[in-house]
Amino acid sequence: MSRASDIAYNTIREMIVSGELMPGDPLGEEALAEICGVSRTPVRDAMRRLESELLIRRSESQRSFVADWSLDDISDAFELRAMLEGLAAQRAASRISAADIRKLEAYNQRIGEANASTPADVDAFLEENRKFHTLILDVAGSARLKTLLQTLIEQPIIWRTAHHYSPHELLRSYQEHDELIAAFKRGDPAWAEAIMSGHIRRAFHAYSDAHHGLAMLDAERSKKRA
Amino acid sequence: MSRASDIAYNTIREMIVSGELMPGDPLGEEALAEICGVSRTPVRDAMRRLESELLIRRSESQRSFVADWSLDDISDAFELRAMLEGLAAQRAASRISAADIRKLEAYNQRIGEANASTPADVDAFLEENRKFHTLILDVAGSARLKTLLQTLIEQPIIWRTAHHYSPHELLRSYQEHDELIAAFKRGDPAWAEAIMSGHIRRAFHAYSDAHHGLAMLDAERSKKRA
DNA sequence: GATCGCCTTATTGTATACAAAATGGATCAG
DNA sequence: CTGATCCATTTTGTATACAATAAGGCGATC
Repeated sequence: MSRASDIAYNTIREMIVSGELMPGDPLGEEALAEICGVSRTPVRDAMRRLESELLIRRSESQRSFVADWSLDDISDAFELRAMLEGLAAQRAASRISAADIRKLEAYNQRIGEANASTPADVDAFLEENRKFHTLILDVAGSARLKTLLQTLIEQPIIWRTAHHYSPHELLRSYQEHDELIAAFKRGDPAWAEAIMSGHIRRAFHAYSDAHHGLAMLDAERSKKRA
Repeated sequence: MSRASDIAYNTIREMIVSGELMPGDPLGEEALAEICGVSRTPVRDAMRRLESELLIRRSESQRSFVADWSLDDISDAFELRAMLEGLAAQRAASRISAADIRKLEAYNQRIGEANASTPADVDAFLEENRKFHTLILDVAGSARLKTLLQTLIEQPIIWRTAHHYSPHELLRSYQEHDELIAAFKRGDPAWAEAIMSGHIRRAFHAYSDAHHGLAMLDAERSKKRA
């Protein structure tokens, strides 16, 4: 993470994910270069990466903007993620080792601990949750699947979802992880696929419930911009 | 396609897809810049794109090589494509207009004509086939799904598959397109999904049958290198 | 003779200067 | 007042020079 292009990537990405930059905001190379303290060359590199991850969109005339996600877009992203993570779980179920199952149990234990603190430690939840899903993706053993999924799971709106979870939803997520581990222990691909797919779809419904649709989403945007 | 980075992208991509460059071959920026007649800057741009499309892989020390696809990788790519194009067909079935159905019929008619000539006009088949699948993907109306799929369907090994089709397989492909159109006319998402998924899976089996596994694949590589 | 470490060389990363293209505004005609 | 065209300015694209880093070979030492 010491190369200039990595600095630029992380800096710009963080500005988008945190909400410091809002959807539709223009992104000039020169300005970003100054912010990041590097030249335009690594900034361009970083922007290409962010563009391929759909965090940035480019106009026909090659100008860049923070990507704007409609509720339909978000719904699509979750649908695809449910399908692909379901496939990952299905593949993992027949390949996973006892050692990796123990790792998953350790991650989920820490998720349970994060949930138990008051208020719930959402950052710890997210970090362990990320490890949990990443390990399953690795065990699935398909570089292509991993590449496709990583462009989906790193999206800012999806990422922020957990911040809107209720205590009950956090608990439910923890329990579903446990059930997934059970499916892995049995080596049951269909079960694992069903749990994982449902797990992701539930996350989407938690998200859309919390926001009561697009109107609420726009309200949140206005508030942050102010 | 007149920008230097597009020239570089197309030139390098063509060298990989055509087999002029073989899996594992090292790709130096300087050398490629000279071949393409541009400077290293647009070449680096192009290589980043090709890397995100998995045509190029990078070593831990940032050196680039032509990606090496094992039979497992190819199988994975087809599995994902079957799933995602199935989803596209499913979504398209409940959204497609009568005008677009007529377009699909026109494309498939030209596919039939390409098959009818002796020998079969594989390039025309591929072109109309591409239009057919692209239109369905557009009608599916998910930018994310389109982005994900395009990194899969443009892969060189998948693309060359049709060159190994037997006359019977070409006919079968044409008939499956017809059945897909029938599913669209009925507005039956499940039917469309099943046909499309099977259509892609059949393509994979045609491919693996033609190559009798990895040994045949290696033989072809040696022949081309000579 | 083998292995370790250094040094040379090749390759990639970054910065900067310049060229091309596009945007936005000002001016002028209708 | 509206609209269009042209120009100034901003923004992106490309080339090149230089810096940092990794690879490979050479020699020294055990």
